[in-house]
Amino acid sequence: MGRSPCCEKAHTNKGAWTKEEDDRLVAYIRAHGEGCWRSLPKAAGLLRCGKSCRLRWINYLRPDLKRGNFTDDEDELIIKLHSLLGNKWSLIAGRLPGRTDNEIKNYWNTHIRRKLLSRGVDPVTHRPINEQPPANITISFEKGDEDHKISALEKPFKLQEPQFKIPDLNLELCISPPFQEEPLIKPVKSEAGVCFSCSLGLPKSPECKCSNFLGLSSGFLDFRSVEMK
DNA sequence: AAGCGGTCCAACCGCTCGCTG
DNA sequence: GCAGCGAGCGGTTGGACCGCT
Repeated sequence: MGRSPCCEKAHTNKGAWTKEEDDRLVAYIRAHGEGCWRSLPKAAGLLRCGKSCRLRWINYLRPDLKRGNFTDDEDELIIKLHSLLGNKWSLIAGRLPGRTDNEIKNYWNTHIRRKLLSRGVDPVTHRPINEQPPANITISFEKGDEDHKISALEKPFKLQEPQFKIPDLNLELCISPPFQEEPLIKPVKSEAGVCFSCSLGLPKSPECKCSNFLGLSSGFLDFRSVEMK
C-alpha cells in the first residue's frame, strides 16, 4: 500500500507565493506558532501543501533571516564546515545564524564551488584537483557493525582495500543547550567538548583550552554544537 | 530591439528518520 | 516488530533575470 499524499494535490496551489499568501502564513504563525504543518494550510486558509508552507516560512518568511550577500568570513566558514560535514546543509546552516540550508546549498553550488575550482581545489574532496585520492578511511562506531561504518570523506572515493579502520573510535555525543547567536569564530567550548575554532582546525584563540582537534583526545565530539539549533 | 545562453534562487520532489499505536 | 504518519533533509528543476552578441 502506498503512502497517502501529504496533502490534496488537486486542491493546492503551486509555484511562486503571492503577497497575500505570505501575509496569511506569517499572520497564522505569529498567532499560533510553528508546528503541525500538515494541518496548518487549512487552518490558515491557504491552498498550499504543508510542506510548501514550511519551506516558505523557513527559507523566506522567518523574521530572523539574514538576507543579502554572504561575507568572506561566511564563505570561509562554509568551506570549512563543508570539508567536515559534506553536504549536510542543515548542519552547516545551524552554524550560520540567519542563513538557511537552502540558501547555503544554492550559494555553494553557484559561488563557492566555482571559487574552489578557481583555486584548484576539488569542491567535493577539498583537496588539490591534481592530487591523487588517498586510500579511503573507514570509521567504525562499533566492532563488527557494518551498518555503522562511515566514510570519513563522505562519498568522494569508493571503498578500497586495504581499509584503514580506526579501532573502537567512540564518538560519544553530548547534548548542549540550543545554539545562541555569537561571534562566528569565538570559542564556544562546551562542558566536555571542544571549541568551535578547534573543531574546524582554525588557529587557537587565547581563550581556547582545547587539547586536540575534534576533541578526539577527550573522547567527545560535541555534535550539538555543530548541529542546527 | 531581439535572440540566446548562462546564472541564480525559490520551490518542488522523493526519500529517510523518528515517533506512535 | 510492524505499519502509518508527520517532519525534515538533500537533490533537482523551472523560470526570472541579466549580460552579451
